Amino acid sequence: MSPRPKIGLELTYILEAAGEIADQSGMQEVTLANLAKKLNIRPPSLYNHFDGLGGLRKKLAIYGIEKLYKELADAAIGVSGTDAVLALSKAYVHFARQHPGIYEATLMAPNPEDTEVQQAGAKIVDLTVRVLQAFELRGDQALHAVRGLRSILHGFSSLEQKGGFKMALDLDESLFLVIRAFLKGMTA
Amino acid sequence: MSPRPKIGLELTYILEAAGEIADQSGMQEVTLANLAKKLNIRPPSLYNHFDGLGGLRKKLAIYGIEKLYKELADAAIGVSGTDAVLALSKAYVHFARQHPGIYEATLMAPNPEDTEVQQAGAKIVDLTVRVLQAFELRGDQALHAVRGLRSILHGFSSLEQKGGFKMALDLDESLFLVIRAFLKGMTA
DNA sequence: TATTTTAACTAATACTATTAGTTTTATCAA
DNA sequence: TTGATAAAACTAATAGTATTAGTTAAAATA
Repeated sequence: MSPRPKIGLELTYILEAAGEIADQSGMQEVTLANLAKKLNIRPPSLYNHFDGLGGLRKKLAIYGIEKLYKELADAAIGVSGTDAVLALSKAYVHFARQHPGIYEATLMAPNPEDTEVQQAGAKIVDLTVRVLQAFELRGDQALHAVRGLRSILHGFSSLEQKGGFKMALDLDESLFLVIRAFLKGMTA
Repeated sequence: MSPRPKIGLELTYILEAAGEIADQSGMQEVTLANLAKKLNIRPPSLYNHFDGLGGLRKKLAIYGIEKLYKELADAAIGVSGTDAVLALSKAYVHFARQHPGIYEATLMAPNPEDTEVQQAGAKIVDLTVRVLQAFELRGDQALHAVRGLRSILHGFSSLEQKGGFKMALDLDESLFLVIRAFLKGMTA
């Protein structure tokens, strides 16, 4: 049914290699030429594994979203209420710091409306919903709150990554204070 | 001292053309080839106006940041307190909606640490500081608050642009509710 | 009027993704 | 064991990209 490959490149292995390039040099260096070089194959061979550069970006986005989800879900184990939100937030920004390129890839899918990409992202939204459920927000309040939390986390990570925070002021302290204020304001 | 150009391409005119391409087709379509075609010149001629694609991206980032600043500053005229923050927020997300490509360009400078880019961004930070001053936050609280507000605005705009908000729930309502909650939580 | 400077140009190079067609090799079925 | 199949590599070629070098035309200045 399925013959064994000559070299045997697993898709996951390829995506890990692409992720390393992204983290080390940024997404603009994730080219088919650079990826092929890292894998010791020729660029056209990559078309056997995904549909060109666009296909790679899509698969890498999903790979990154799922990797982020795992860390978020793990951070949310055994905690609840404000502690859970803070743990989730900490895990989020830490992921963006440790994997700047993969985090970048997360946002670089050719079509963010793509079903597979949406499904991967939906898991993170669901996780956020669950973590916020302890606050017993009424009606649409819960949905607005999810949008707010996601905005803070993504905005904070993105600005931090782009060097937007110049003040000599502890970053995690800012994040925690902002998250606490947001939760207090939403529930009060 | 300065002879008149043959065609007379002003840098601002070039950046406006680049901005139109960005808004209509996205930043990935802002290539020297496409820009030259729109201006009816040959790609190498563009090197007389900026230092290659990287130089264009930098100048377009500054152009976009200044354009955004003008709209924010205008929105903050004649209002104070919560109203001022809401007006600023509304102007911010509206800019990102009306000029998705230019907003994207704002974040795509080759080196965000570049002095000129930083200076342009500093004006927006200063504006945010001033708008938040009415809340009389103590010490570092004010600085943390600026980071929080910027994170919400950028995160919200970025997620909205990437199609991250799928629920049938009014977007501006979300934004205003989140901003109000944040302000309440920071000042309470 | 002569000089200088700006900003266009052409031609060439190196890199990119991509397609077409080929070859190697492992697996499966007879 | 052998023959067919299918995966996944390959080479060669093409089109599009940024970029550099060197040239030319025209406008402004002295």
